Amino acid sequence: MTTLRLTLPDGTVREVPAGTLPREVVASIGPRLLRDAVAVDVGGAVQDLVTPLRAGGSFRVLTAADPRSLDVLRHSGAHILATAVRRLRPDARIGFGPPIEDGFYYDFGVAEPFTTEDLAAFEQEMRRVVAERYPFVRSEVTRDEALRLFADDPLKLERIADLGADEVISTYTDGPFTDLCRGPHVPDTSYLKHFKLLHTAGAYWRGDERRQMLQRIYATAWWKAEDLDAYLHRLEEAKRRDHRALGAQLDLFSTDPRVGPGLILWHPRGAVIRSEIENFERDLILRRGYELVYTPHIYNEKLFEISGHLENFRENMFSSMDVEGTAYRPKPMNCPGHIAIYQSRGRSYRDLPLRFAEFGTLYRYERSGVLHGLLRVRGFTQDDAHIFCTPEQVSEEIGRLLDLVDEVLGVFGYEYSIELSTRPAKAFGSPETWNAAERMLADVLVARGREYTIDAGGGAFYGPKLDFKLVDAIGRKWQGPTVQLDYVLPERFELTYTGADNVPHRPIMLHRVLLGSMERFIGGLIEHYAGAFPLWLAPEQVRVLPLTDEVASAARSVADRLREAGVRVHLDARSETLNYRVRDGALMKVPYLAVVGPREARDGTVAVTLRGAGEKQRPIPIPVDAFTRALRREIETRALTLRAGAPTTGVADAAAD
RNA sequence: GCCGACGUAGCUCAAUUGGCAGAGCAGCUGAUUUGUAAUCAGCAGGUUGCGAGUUCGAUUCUCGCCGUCGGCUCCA
Repeated sequence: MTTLRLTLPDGTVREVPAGTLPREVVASIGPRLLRDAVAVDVGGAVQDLVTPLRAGGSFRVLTAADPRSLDVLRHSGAHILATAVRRLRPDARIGFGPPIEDGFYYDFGVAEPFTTEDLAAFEQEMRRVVAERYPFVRSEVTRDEALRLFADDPLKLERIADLGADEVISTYTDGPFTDLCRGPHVPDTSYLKHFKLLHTAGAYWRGDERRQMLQRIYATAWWKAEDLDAYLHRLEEAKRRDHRALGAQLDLFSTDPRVGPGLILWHPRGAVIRSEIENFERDLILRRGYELVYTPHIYNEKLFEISGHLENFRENMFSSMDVEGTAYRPKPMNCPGHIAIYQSRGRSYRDLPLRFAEFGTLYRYERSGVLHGLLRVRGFTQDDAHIFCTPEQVSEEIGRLLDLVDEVLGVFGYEYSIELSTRPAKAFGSPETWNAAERMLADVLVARGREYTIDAGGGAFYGPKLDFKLVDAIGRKWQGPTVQLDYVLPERFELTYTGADNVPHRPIMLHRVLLGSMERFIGGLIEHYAGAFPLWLAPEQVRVLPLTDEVASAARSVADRLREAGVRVHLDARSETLNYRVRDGALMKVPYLAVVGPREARDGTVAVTLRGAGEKQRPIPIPVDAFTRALRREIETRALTLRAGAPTTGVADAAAD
């Protein structure tokens, strides 16, 4: 019998025979530890306490304090859910039940979909299973035994058929329920204390839409009651920030079935935000060596044949339209147009790098079921650019892009992480080229000390890419900038430039977006800011409120002066009470409310209330000139927080001017 | 596209077993002149998403279509 060496965190080494259960090892360390143990980490892999040890290495006990133990708990939660469902609906056939971020789900094959009432009943039953405290019992079985055991569960039989010949087939049993499962699991069902079933949804068996649709139940589970509460609170917070609701409340955008689903109508207030962002970015990239171009909304379909889009992207393209016998397509990407500009004349190495930028409006067909507010649409405007450069220039260009990304994202207050996506299954170009390109991207990141993770197989069909994932104000991740390296399109379009050696060379293309789609980015931004935009983006920056009709003309002249200074200002002289108008301004999330009463009219001041100042904050009297200057500065610096009315900055700074 | 839920005034929601479609807010008119989160009164507002069907009678039941929401899949 083989002996395994286990190295404990304190450096001591245990020698145990292969096949020993981790539970025995943990027990030998201490009974108290055994009580707290959820699973173990052996050589970096998480396994449960009842799976025989087959290899040695580092050995660490995982308690509820280790984040990895949550997945174990949730996985067991899925089994407990299945246990409950099987008790109440014995006809339900079982699919998969994995842990996911923040929870778990389980897929069932049932004749009748589950209802909300079913869900409540299942949760009740789960609590019973938990109270019954069934241990999770692991058995290793032969293939034949497994086939017999799950004879009534065709989904499981299919899974068994897919298992490799040398794989250990194991089952886990908790009380009345046995599932084909690799583990790991918590010791018994009583570990699942803080959970909640969330909702049901249809899900295709193994994610394949040609296969049967199963009924999926989503749930969340945590070690501590306060974690569960915090999670549920986070869901509410996300709901409060929902850009679709805020978009309607703040009158930013809408869709209209008469126009078409997934096609966004930007209202004046939303258009302000968008145009401010576009202006900001346009100014920035012009100073970074980009040149603006414009290309049509439809291209001759031939271009997409050459580019490979028809081959690789067809299912996302709108169908073609016939124009005097020639097929045209709404463009799903700008690249062919930018390439055509590149090819409009001969290019020399002296011209490179060329950086063509376009806020290009694209149309992509998305199936009706996936459309979602601003985040998933059929028509959107991309802040696109294509950089044409020599192979020697690529690293430098990537480096410049990293700087640009920093600069842009910082303005919006986003943190981000970087992902390097490598060659996908469906890819053009040789593996050697791909490897070199991937290595080059990694080298630039390393050289700049950037941390990144690898998304294997996540690249575009024409080249590897860097994805920047934004982290918003409540910790959610969003798709951010992407940079894609492309050796393929220059080849397919036969792009060339004349080198110093006076012979043609092939340039390399970089595709990059900073914000992605304006629609999606602003959708995310609405949620990031919860609708309370920083001053430079706020659709309405200041609302001037005359206290009475007597001071209406004084208020009007304040508003005029602000408007003259380039501030987006509204005058609210409705014959409503001040309370009413203050509330209205607050609900519209106007950054500054400037009240003009007899005192202010006499002194040439305004009484300023900052958005979100709360009840304790008293309005601050500020001279109109000083207020105007403070606003200007805040707008120009694109400050993330409101300062122009704050007593220590607004007034003092303004006085110092 | 598929599974499920939903669709009533601009918004948020009501409407007993199928029996004349209602409220608050927003809007309009008038009064009120207000000092930091809703002043009062009146008026107007609807082909109950669209189209069929069942019925003496449909917001309510059935079918089809459109749209929205939660997912599946995919991505900007």
